Amino acid sequence: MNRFLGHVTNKIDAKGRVSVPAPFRSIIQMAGYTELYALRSLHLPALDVGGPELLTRFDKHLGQEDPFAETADDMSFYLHADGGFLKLDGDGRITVTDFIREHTGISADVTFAGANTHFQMWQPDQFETHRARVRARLAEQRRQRELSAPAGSS
Amino acid sequence: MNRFLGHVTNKIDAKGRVSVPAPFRSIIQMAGYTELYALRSLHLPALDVGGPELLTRFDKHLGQEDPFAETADDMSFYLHADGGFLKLDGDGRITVTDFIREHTGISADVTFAGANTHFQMWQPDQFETHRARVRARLAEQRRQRELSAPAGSS
DNA sequence: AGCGATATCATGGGGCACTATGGGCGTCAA
DNA sequence: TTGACGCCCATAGTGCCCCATGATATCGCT
Repeated sequence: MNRFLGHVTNKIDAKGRVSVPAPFRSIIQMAGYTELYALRSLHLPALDVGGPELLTRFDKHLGQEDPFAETADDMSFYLHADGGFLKLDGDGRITVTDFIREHTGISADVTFAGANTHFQMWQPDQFETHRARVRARLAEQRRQRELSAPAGSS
Repeated sequence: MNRFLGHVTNKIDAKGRVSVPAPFRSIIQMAGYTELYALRSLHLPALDVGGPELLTRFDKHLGQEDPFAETADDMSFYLHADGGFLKLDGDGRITVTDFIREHTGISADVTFAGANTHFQMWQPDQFETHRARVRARLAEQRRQRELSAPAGSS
């Protein structure tokens, strides 16, 4: 398995550390990384986390934009100033810094959620709320589609 | 890790010194520099700081931006006249000169922000303002893109 | 199939090293 | 002398490395 899948909630210990779920870790380690790149999601109170190549991927994307447009500057600032590395300790844990807490509202527990090529870190309640909202949206969309199409599908 | 990434805010002490974040320092040392070149950012109340090669890079960059030789000369003048060196002391600190304070509004604290190949120095509030504005702009752009494309989100 | 041995994982905690910060003191120049 | 600046040391807090524990899953042998 080489994709980030499913979600788990882990505790933050007294020293402010939290274990990255083993399945997620193994994906990272398989690629040979000991560091994680984390980015504060634009539209969600969550962090997008992946191997350092996640940053490279974004960077490449940036390179395709017009380097003199304001957007390119914004993107660069966002990627580099509003992102950071998370170091995995020997036991596969990361320390939950203020950088993480501020954006996510995380305090005592962390929900790790798979997102295919990377994963996300959430405050558990926020995650649950978001999950419910996404389900509702998808159901609504499905309903819309059924209204505009003749019944009898699937 | 060989890129400037993330942001930290450090205090200026009674003698007007401030610690350059250790991760940033290690990148600089790895490149073999003991001096930093600081440049007043054109569009932002911030300083762009990096090794001496930063000057060359900016020079080239700005030269390409505008075909008019006159502008290129202006840029070159600007780079050399409005830039300065920052010396790292034995403990990895730099003294915050008026050259820095005037352009940035820095007085008691400094926010160091990574920018991939170099880093920036900001007055904390200004940094936060800029960060929020950039996020807003990018979020708006993303929203625009979604309007013209089929739905589907993470 | 039963059941103990083994591995894996999340969590806890000790302790050292490093970092940010504070401050002393000598030097050099105005 | 006074003040700016270099170099040095002190210290509190944090981060990081290492090992311990218990719970759960896996394996292997009878």
